[in-house]
Amino acid sequence: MNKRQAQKQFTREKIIAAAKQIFIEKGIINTATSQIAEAAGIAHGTLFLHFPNKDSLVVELLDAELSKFSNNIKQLIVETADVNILLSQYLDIIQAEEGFFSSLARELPNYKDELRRKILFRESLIREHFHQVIEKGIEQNIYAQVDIPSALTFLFGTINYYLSLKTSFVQQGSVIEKFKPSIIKTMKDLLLPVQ
Amino acid sequence: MNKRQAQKQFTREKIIAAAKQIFIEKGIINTATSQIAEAAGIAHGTLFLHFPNKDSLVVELLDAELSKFSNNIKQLIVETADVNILLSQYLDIIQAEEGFFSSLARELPNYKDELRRKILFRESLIREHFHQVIEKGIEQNIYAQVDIPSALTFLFGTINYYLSLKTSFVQQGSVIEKFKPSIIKTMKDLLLPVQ
DNA sequence: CCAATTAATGAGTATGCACTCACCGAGCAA
DNA sequence: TTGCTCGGTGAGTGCATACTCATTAATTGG
Repeated sequence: MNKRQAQKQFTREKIIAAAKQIFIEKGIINTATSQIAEAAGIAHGTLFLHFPNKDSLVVELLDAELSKFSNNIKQLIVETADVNILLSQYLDIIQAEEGFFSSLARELPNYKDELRRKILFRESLIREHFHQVIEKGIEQNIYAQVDIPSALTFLFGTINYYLSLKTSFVQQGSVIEKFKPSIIKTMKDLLLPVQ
Repeated sequence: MNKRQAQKQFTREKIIAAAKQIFIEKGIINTATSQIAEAAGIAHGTLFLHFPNKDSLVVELLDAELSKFSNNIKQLIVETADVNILLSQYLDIIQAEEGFFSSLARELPNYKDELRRKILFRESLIREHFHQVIEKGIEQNIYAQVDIPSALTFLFGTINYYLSLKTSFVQQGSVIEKFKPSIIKTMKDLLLPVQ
């Protein structure tokens, strides 16, 4: 890679980093492209050499975040046998990525149709992971009592609702929760399709 | 009231009715004042004879809705002794007013500070009613298992979270839920102050 | 070393929006 | 009837913002 290409890549990364931070702080709708450019230390016009429009910057950022996120989860699922530990660590990972995702989820209903559709399609990726975690839980027939981080209530509204449909019982002094059998089918149906 | 005054009042009501409907359909942020005027069948400029700006139209509409809502709840609390019935009917009333409130709640994080502050201040009205319902529940020491309508998850995010911290037990064949005692104080603290 | 390439610049354009104001005409008081 | 009042009108203004493009300057290949 020659000097020009390296410089171009560097600029692109500055834009993405700046965009992510400002989007988390102020939301996407309330962030002007000129502000992103300023924060990245480049001219306003430069931003549009790297991204054809604001929406594509959002989508690209989302894809990058999802890719990191997805790799972490995949590894976790392969490595962790115990569902209690798996679910707990799974939620830790979600929480770590919380900022940008929840900023997206918060504003999602206000986006134009086109952008909203793109984001919702990608949300199904997250559902798929969650489904794998549930699969393991069903095999082992037990779930630990875990709070879905409240910031994810919106993104995972449906999941959260179904998580509340648990039966609970006490085992060795601590409360253990188990999904009602009738719920499991519905939950899987809900998590998988969409696209 | 002479013909002129009557006409003015009529126009004002047309604006409010049109605004409410469009806000519910498309959200407040994505509705232009010119669209409200068009839906109300008046000139764009006329809207600003009745309301100094868009925000004040939103706030006025919110106050009107809250006032209706609040009167209904007050009456319900006075008339209904049984908490199970009270809570259930309380949620029915909320659900009936759901459209405009949830459109507000959905967009709230994206509003400018000034408008957001005004709306949050008014949300405390709703909290106060909810607190009275909880008070009655604490006296009677029992809550029916009730789903907070999912559309209200956002507006009542905190409340919803605390509602999940219940102990449950089976009585006469049906599940009865009771708040954990340690939660009740926290919940009361959370619901009352804010302003 | 020179000409071609290309990343970067930032003033400029197009658009959409909240809000204004000079003007109009129906209703009212005399 | 007459002149005034005032609600209504809609083209116009100012502003914010996404996006463009003629120009500049650094880098490259020959």
